[in-house]
Amino acid sequence: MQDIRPAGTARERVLDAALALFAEHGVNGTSLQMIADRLGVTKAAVYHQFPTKDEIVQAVINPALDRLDQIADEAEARRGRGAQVRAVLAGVVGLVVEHRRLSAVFSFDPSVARLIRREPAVRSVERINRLLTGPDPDDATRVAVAMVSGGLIVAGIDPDLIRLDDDALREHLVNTALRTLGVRR
Amino acid sequence: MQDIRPAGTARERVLDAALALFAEHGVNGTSLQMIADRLGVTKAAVYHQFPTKDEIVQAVINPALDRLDQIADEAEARRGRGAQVRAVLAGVVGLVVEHRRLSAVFSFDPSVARLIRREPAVRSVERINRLLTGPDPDDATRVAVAMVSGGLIVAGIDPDLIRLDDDALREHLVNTALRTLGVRR
DNA sequence: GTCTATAAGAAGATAGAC
DNA sequence: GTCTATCTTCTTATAGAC
Repeated sequence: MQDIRPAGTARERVLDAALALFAEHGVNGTSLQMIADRLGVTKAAVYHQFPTKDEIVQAVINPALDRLDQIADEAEARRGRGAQVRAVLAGVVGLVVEHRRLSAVFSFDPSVARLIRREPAVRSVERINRLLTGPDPDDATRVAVAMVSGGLIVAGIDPDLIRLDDDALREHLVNTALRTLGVRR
Repeated sequence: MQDIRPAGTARERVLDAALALFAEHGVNGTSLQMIADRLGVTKAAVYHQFPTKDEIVQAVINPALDRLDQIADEAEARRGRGAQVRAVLAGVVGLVVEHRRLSAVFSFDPSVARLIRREPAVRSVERINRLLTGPDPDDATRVAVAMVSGGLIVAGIDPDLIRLDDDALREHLVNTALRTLGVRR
């Protein structure tokens, strides 16, 4: 996840390099050669860690998907819609801020979308969405939730916001999201 | 912009096919072969209309960028921040709803971003942003505007929202954006 | 875990006929 | 405006040595 060659197993180094390159060039714009070059090894060395490029993509996005499930688990354990919404927002904002410029370009990547469409991955996203809308939401609520989800993901890459430190960005994002959703702070 | 082979000049047919494919597969995931296949012609026929793939991308996004400038022009002609914000939102929401599922995947495409980074294209986006934040905005405002911009773009592809008709979606988006920005309706 | 070497195909792009 | 044919480069992926 960092720019300078990080320590860790060879597998982890591949994932770190891939994540950075995917975020900048997109999955389709990132070749195995680029990943290998960034690590100072050959393509074959990368293929030793992962049988296909798709499996690299999968391994890169899996931790984020797992986090979404954890967030949903914790939120569902809360009592009351306000508390659940707050728990989801805290979790998602934490995830987004942690990744900053990575999340947005990546979230809308067609190749990532392709992998997420099948699998329980969709379920994780739907759970989060459902926790924010509540049961049987009206159209205005659906729109507000969609804007919050999208807005949070995109906020990390906004050039106007990169100078904000993580704590400040987290607080503003949560407050703005609550206002958008019409939940009292 | 439609799925069935549209009429028009050969150039327009190329742009229509390219837009649809770019939105689904991303720019990098769309080859000239795919564009040609969709039109039932060869790659060479496509190259007769555009010297490079980049110029196709450019031609596809230019109308949207022009619209942003028009929107900024009209908004700047208004008196008072509330009126300017409302004018920008009406314009941007109109643009987004008009394109629906196209805008989001496309807006965050690394190849599109590369083309937009240079050129007066950045200026158009910055003008819109500036009209929404107002002069010398605080951090909370910057975050709110970033979330609105991102949220609006993403809203078009949300599966929860596709069944909404254009009029309803437009109204909800404007209202939600105004609430997020803390502007009275 | 990493290497060299290579296959097999698709990419962007060009030349020139019709 | 569209075609066939071709070039070059890059792609994912494999085989097998160290």
